[in-house]
Order: sequence, then structure tokens, then C-alpha cells
Amino acid sequence: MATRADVAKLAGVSESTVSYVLSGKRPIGDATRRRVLDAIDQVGYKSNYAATALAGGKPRMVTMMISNLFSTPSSRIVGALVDGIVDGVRDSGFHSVIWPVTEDDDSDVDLLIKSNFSGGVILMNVKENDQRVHRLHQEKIPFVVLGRTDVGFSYNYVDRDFDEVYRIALSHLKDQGHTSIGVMFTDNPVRDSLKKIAAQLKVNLVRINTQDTFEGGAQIAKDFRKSFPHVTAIVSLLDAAAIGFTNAAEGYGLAIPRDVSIIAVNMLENQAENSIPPITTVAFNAYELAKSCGSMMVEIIESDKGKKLHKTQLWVGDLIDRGSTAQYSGRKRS
Amino acid sequence: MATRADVAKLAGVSESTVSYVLSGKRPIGDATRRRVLDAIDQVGYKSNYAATALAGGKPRMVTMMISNLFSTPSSRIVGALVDGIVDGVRDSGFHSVIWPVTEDDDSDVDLLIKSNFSGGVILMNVKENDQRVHRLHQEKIPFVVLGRTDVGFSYNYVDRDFDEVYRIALSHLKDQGHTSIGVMFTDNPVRDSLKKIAAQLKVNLVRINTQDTFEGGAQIAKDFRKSFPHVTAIVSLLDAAAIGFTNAAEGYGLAIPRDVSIIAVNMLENQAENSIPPITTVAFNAYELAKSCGSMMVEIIESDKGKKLHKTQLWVGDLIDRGSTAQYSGRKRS
DNA sequence: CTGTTAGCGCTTTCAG
DNA sequence: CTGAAAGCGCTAACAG
Repeated sequence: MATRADVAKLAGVSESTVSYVLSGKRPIGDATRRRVLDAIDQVGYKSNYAATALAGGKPRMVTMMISNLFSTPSSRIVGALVDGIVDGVRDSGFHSVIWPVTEDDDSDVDLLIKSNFSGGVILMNVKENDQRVHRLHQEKIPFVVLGRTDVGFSYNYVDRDFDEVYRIALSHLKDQGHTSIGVMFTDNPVRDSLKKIAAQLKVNLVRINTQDTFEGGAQIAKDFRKSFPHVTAIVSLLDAAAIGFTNAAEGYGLAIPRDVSIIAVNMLENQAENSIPPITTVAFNAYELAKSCGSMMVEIIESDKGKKLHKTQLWVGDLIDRGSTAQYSGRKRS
Repeated sequence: MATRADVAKLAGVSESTVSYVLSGKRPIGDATRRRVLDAIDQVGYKSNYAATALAGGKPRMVTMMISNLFSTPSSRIVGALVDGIVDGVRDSGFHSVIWPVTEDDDSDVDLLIKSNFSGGVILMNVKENDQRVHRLHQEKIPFVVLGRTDVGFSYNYVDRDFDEVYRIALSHLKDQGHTSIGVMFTDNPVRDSLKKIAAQLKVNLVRINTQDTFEGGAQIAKDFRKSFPHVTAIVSLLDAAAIGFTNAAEGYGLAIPRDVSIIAVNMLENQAENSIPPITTVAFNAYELAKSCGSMMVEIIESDKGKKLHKTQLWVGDLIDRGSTAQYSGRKRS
């Protein structure tokens, strides 16, 4: 267990010099730096996380605060997000942990703050006027929220660009020959922007009402052929409903690859003669969104020093075509 | 941010006395203890996690080391386990974190060890001769493994009692009137113990071959009526196959509540006249298993001081009947 | 550009 | 039964 002191001795410098070489917070002579760096991997030095935290440093650690990690129908989507963040954060040389929290208890948050546990926090499943947002803001701990809530001040967040997602999804399906495309909705009216996109592409939009629940989606799948005989593809930005739909659809003769956050599915059956490619998927890539979010989080940590938070809008509309090799879950693609 | 010093001053004792009141590692006078305890919640003192770790204390924190958290077909099962552990650990007054690790990189483990980050570790997805097991053992960090692997020495683990699970599942289904029960298998032969159980209960065991994959299970569901016309219930200890089966089954008219780690499913359709209760489920309760594992972990942390590890066998065959209200995922039951 | 030093909050000897 | 004091490894003034 080599410490900074061992490194300093070997390199013939003071302990603080070692620290400054590592943190880059002070200009260091080239020769000195090299000797320190050499010493570091000679003795196999690794920084002590607890000591950094205690001394008031910025731990290179990103914490994902999640409630109901696995217990909701949309856990699969959250899972893709978490996977993406883990990889994004790791790529930036940080560590990440998942901090399971209960919604009715702030003590988890307190521990994290009190102990200077985390260089930054990613919040998921944020509710209206979430207390965690207030606590983190007030303690000046860098954080970003996945999704948006009104809390009375501005903060960093990441969200999907729904219009863009629709645009890409619809045009993709159009290109494949679909003309009548179902879109899942709850009660809310169809946005004008979506109508415009459909009009531009000259596709017929068929509204499909459902609850954004697993069961809601499954129900759609069940009645689908009867209820929407002319619809050949379907688009959904409702996470739970999309999952329910795709899970159930398989059994109703709608050959659909399971995927995370399916937003657009070609539902033609696998017929060789058909001119429209069968079983293709356009997926909203939750993983990629999350991965960029991870990197962004790290950037905030490194630049902001908890002093100022600026509103950042990161619209991610990355869509991919997985073809027929879609995986069960939102795994990292090579 | 009250510290131990604030508490000491208010209570009129020394700082170390406060520590010993908290840790119980020294006899403390009743009057003194009371004053200290009062002072503690008067100033709202919370221990600083980083300081404890640095000073060589035992952080009241359990770390779950998991690779491929969300990316495998059986993530839902792992999820139920994680949920259970989180709750079990919390009930014991500890915190828990999930430490996502990559399989090919030990640096995550090093950080954890080096910084005395964790009072104890729960390992999941352990592979043959897993290096993490060796590292943790050698560093004398308390840990328990979910599942078993041969590593050349004995360690704490938790596993299912398969025989017991089969016994309870089969007798439950028998009680409901089933006489012909399918059991999912991969290539391995049916164990003698299982045959014996079936014989005792006088139920007809029907072997169902499959891969332990999502797709394997889905396939079974598809052909089920044709292939096994007389089978009215099914038992599976294959996690991924069970999930694939239940996901797909819905669409094939097999009304089955989605559940985590389904091991036994009554597949009769919902007919009011039928004497056998419809849509009931016997589930192997992954959540409960994990929850007890969490408590057990905490016990190890508190008793062992990392000095001796004794082999502990915890056989859990807890099965529950969720009736028709089964949730989508292995959520905590009130 | 580099070194010295005083903490961060807690644990744990060593003294009473 | 209780107190004093020496660290744990690192950060960040403060001094050159």
C-alpha cells in the first residue's frame, strides 16, 4: 500500500509536489514531473479515496442516485441508462457507484454530502420539486438530472429531443415502405410538430391511445391486428408501454426484437417475398444518451469546482438501426 | 455539519468517549452514555464516512460488486437480488452501494480495498477461480458470494437449495390439482432426488429440454400447447429460460403473471368453472434470499473484524404464492 | 517552480 | 470507567 510519501521519497521531492503533479493545480518542472510519474508506477501508487474525501479534495467518483432501481416496469430503460453512464464515466477516468436511495428518506443523501463522498451526482427518477435537487444545489455539489422537473432554479439536465426522435423514426419507417404508422399516446394531444413531420413525410399517422404502463402496452399488442388492420409499423416514446408491447407482441405473431426503449418497430411478419425489410428496429438509444451524460457529468466536476452551475442543454437524438440482431438489453455495442 | 468534537463539548466529555459510546468497544457509564446520546441528536451529529474509513474504522457500508448489471437476460433476477440486499442491509443499519465492475479489470477492486471503502462486500456473477475472491480473502475483507465457485479455500456463500425448491414447488402444484408437471432442463440428467420427490408426491414429471436463454424459454412457450398438451403446470429453475417463457407466454394464451425467477407456474386458462385455481404462481423468492444475505453480510462485518472467516451455509428455500396480483418485478412485499 | 505545515474527523493506543 | 494524543493519507494555504 504505497502512499504519496513513498513516492516523494523515491522521487526525491516533497509530498506536496507529488500531489500537485497529480492534480495539475500548479506548474511543475518537466524533470520533476517525470521523476514523480516514474516513482508512482514504480511503487504502484494508487490514491486513497477516503483521504482525498476527508481532506476536502474532489473524489474522482460519480454517484448515481436511483430509487426503485429494479422495481418498475421501466427498469430495463433505467438499466440501459445506468450501463451507459458507467461506461461514459469510466472512459473519463472516473469511478462510478450506484447509490440506491429510498424516496422517503434523505439520510442517504446526507451521508453522501457530509462525507464529501462524491465528486458529482447523477440523479434519476426525479420527482416534482425533489428534495435531493435542492440539497445538492445548496451544497454546491455538481450534479445533473436525467429528465426535467421544475424546482425554481436552473440546473444541469439531460433529456431526449422528442421531435427529433419522431422525425428520424418516421422517416426511417417511411424509407422502408410504411405509409400507415401507429403512434402511442396517453391522453395528451398530438403535438403540432409531430403532425408537421408526418405531413412532410407524407405518412399517415394513426393515433393509438394507451396508458404508459406495461399492461397498457401489452393490451395494445393483443388487440392490434383487429384494432389497427392497416397499420404496419408503430412508434412509441412511452417507455413502459413500449416494453409491454414488445414483450407481449411476440406471442401475437408480431415478430419484434426485444430492445430497450423501442420507439419504432416494423411489424411485418418475416415473409421473404415482401419488399419491405422484415423485423427491423429503430431504437432510441438510451445507452448512448446516458453515456454522453456520464462524460458530461465528469466535465462538470472538473470545470465547475462547485462554484457556478450553468444550464446545459444536451439534446440527444441518436438513433440506431440494429437490424435483426437486436439484443435483449441495451448492451454496449462494439 | 456537527462533528464528534461538538458532541463532546456539549456533553462535557472527551472526544474519544463519544467514539466509544458509538462503537461500544469500551464500557461506558450509564449517565455518560445518556448525555452523549442526547448531545448527538441535539446537534444532529452524523458520522463522517471518509474519516472513519481513513482512520481504519469499519465503515457501515456494504458493497455489492456486480458485473454486467443490466446487460444479461437474467438481469431481472439479479435485480431482485440487489433489491433484496439493499433492503436487508438497510434494515441492519448499514448503507449499501453497487459497485459496477468490468470483468477484465481489477483496478475497481483495488480502489475499494486500498481506501478501506467498504465494511464488507457481496459478490455476484462470480466466475471460476474469480480473482476478486482471492483479493478480498487475502485482504481479510469480509465478503459473501451469491452462488458458489471453487477457489481452493472456504468462504461464505449463499445459494439456493434446489431440492427443497423443487419439493415445495411440486407439492404446491400437486395441492392445486396438477398431476402432469413440466420441468425445464438443459442437457443435464434429472437428479435422483427430484425423481424421488415426484414419486413421493405421485405427480407425473415431464421433461422439457431447453437452453437456459431468453430465446430458449420463449420457444418453449410458443410450441407449448402442441408439444405438451397434457402438461398443466411448469417448473423451471433456469432463470433466463423462465423469464423468456413467461414473457412470451402471455401472447400464446397462457395467462401468466410476470415475475422474477418464476419457478413454477400454473398455466391453466382463466375459466371460472375450473376446479383448479387459475393464474397462480409459485415463485422462488429471489428477493427474500437476497435480503437474508444482506443481513448475513452485516453480521459477518460486525462479528468477524476480518480476522477469521468461517464457512457458512445458508439454504434458502423460501417460496411464496403471489396469487394473481403478482407484480412485474420482484418488489418488496409489505 | 518547490517545500513546510496545519488541518479534515475519526480510531486507537497509552495513561490515568 | 474516562481523557490525551498520535496518527490514517491527502489538500491547500503559507512561505520561500
